[in-house]
Amino acid sequence: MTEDWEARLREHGFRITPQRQLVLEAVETLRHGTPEEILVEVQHTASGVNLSTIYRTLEVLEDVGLVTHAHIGHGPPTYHAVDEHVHIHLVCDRCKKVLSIPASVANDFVHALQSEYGFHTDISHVSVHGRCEGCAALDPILEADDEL
Amino acid sequence: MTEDWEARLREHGFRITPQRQLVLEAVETLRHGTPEEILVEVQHTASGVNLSTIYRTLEVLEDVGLVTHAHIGHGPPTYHAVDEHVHIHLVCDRCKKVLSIPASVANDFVHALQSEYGFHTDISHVSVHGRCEGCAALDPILEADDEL
DNA sequence: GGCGTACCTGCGAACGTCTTGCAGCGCGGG
DNA sequence: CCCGCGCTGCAAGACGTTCGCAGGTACGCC
Repeated sequence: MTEDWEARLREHGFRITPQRQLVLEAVETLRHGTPEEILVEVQHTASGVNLSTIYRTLEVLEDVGLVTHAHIGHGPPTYHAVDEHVHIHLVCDRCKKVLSIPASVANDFVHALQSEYGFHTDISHVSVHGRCEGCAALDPILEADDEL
Repeated sequence: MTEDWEARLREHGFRITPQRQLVLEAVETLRHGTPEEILVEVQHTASGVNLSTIYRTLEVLEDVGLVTHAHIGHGPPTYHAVDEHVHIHLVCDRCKKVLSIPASVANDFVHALQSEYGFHTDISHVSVHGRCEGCAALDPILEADDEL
């Protein structure tokens, strides 16, 4: 089960390449990584790797279920390895801090969406915007949200 | 109450301009509008208006609390008038359909975030990703391999 | 009602992120 | 070991958004 990722790729008809291994390792090392950050991490080992390869590789890895991505505000998406704890990002629109919380908090919400609307929620893809504890106290909940 | 928007702008030290009126009207007409769509709508009346003006105007209108925006997936944000019903977007990652549902479904979730994490959620900013009823049946969800 | 100025707008260029076309390299089935 | 197709690097380009600047205009003040 150590080289599970190789099997996973092969099952879906993809080849095993150094780039794919490096990108997967980079995602596991950086536990939240944007494509740009993943590129930098990969280039520590192999400096010739190109950004477009990162994008194409992440797409493949996501396709076979080895990584997922989530959108945190306006910036680029962040990628996670799937064996990470499933979590939700709470994004403070004022101080920009991101808090990761267990997805279980949303269980009832997810079930409600399923039973009332037939909607199957990928809860980890959600990022929830608002004000963190400190910022809510400083600056009452105006809907003023800046960009991340 | 009819010209409330003028007062709203003035209170915050902004001027009343035709562009600002037109953008606000466009947002109210299109109930979900991207900057590009708003531009097209505005240009039906005033063809000379520029995209950068749309962006700057939306920023102003958001600042004074006349419009809000939400992020629906990878594309550009969509803007709403604030007197719209507060709603949540359910985005199907497969067929790309967007379903708007009342925000009240998330009440318990929002309260849980507040009591457990002190987080004040701007629920309308959230878009929830997953599979709609039809797509979930056709193509069982991919992200949920298993948990850790 | 006219004046002046700070605010606002149009325009074009630039920016950051991501995608695509293409030529050549290398993984892996025979 | 060899050949074919998948994969990669590169560069150009698409897309959404921002910025600098010069000229236009709302509106406070006579």
